[in-house]
Amino acid sequence: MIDPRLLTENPDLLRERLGARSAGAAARLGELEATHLAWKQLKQELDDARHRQGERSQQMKVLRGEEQAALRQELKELSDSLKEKQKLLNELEEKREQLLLFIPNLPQTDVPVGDESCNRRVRAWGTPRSFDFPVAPHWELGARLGILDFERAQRMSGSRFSVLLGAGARLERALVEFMLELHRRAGYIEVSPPLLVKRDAMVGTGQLPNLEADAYKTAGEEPYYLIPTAEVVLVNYHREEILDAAQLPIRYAGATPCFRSEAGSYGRDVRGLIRQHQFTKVEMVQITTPAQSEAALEAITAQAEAILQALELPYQVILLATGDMGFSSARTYDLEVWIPSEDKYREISSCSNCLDFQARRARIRYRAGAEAKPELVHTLNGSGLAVGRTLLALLENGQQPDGSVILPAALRPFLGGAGRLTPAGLEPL
RNA sequence: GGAGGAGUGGCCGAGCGGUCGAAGGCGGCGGUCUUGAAAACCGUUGUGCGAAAGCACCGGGGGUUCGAAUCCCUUCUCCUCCGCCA
Repeated sequence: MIDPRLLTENPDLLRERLGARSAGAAARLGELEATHLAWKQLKQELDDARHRQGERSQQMKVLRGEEQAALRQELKELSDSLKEKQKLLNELEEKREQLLLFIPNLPQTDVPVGDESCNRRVRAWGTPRSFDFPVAPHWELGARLGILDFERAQRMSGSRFSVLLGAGARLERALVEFMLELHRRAGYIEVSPPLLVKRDAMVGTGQLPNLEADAYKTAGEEPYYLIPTAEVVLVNYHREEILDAAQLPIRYAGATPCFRSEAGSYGRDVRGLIRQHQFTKVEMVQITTPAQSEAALEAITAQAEAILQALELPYQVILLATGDMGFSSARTYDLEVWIPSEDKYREISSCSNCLDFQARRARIRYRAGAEAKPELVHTLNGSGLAVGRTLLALLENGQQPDGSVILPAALRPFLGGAGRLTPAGLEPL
């Protein structure tokens, strides 16, 4: 949530920054401003009236007989009008809250303005390998190796599902372990969280109410939501808490399945592992003081890059333009890995600084010192990495003319020393 | 799923329907004393909105009342017992 004080203190800045992101968000501002103003006015009125009520009702316990009856009558009327006003105020507050929840975060000022064509490449690492034989897409490699089964997955679960089998399942497990281990050594605390959360948690990190259509939820009166990313749980873990500045930055890493309905992406990336309803992702989250967050974003990004480098996968770092950023983010770097079969880079990690946007929604604060007032923390998240896409990238980038796949040295300790994937399974090099 | 019990400030814990934002204790902070520390003593110490006056907040929501932490309804969470279960 944006700081509602901006509505009265700096509406021009608000309008300009929201406009940089999308026309729609800026358009909703008018109604929000009007509601906020009406709320403020009524709040003042109600406060004053209540003050009077408090003073007058002190008299009730000293007055007797006629006098008391008269005062009771007077106070009864005051009380009734207060209830009216309170009801109205609640409605205004509710409306303001609803409007605020749909306002996305303000992009930082040095983020390029525009749609995705304005994304800026910050740096690149590694050189895409040149193949002297026709490259196969990962689904063909996977089928030949007997580690990837889309057909049966679709029969039991439908499109956008897959089964990893044998060495494929083991490779996924090794990747998770390899990534978590790297993060653990960098000071991230490993977390194994719930995968089902209450609605409030989804609102807290900004997935809702905006992206309702993309979320899976359980049936029943109070449904659970299936997390679309571990970010939801790693951030909401501290919801409604006041943290100690000495604890910060807090670093968490967790590997979880992620569930996305992918509404609105019909026909895109229908083949292969790129876009699935369920996929495994290792996620990093940092909770920091405002002063720490800028450096923390660079650190999270570097941490995700370290994985790609260790896996010897060529990638580029993209600073997303205002129109391409997620709802809660003020600044996002995407990491894109080289995909030989598509002859281009594809997103494999997204690292965002949400500043105090999520902290305000989830009410996560910290205290700078024993005497200091609580202040909102900053939250950051980054994939490190999307495991399915990593597996896909390893298969394609490591493929050999005979259909086998050479795996990077860094991963071998997690595979019992094996470095080559063949139809027979994992083998030493 | 069934039967009971409990939810009050950072923590523990009191609280008759009327200056209760809430006694007391612990913890924190400041001070006195001390070479220093401990102990003791004194003071101070919640959050939100507001420029301020002030208002709101005793798990959440609703009600009764001139007035609710205190009464009623409802809901959530936790604990105990039974049942079921990986």
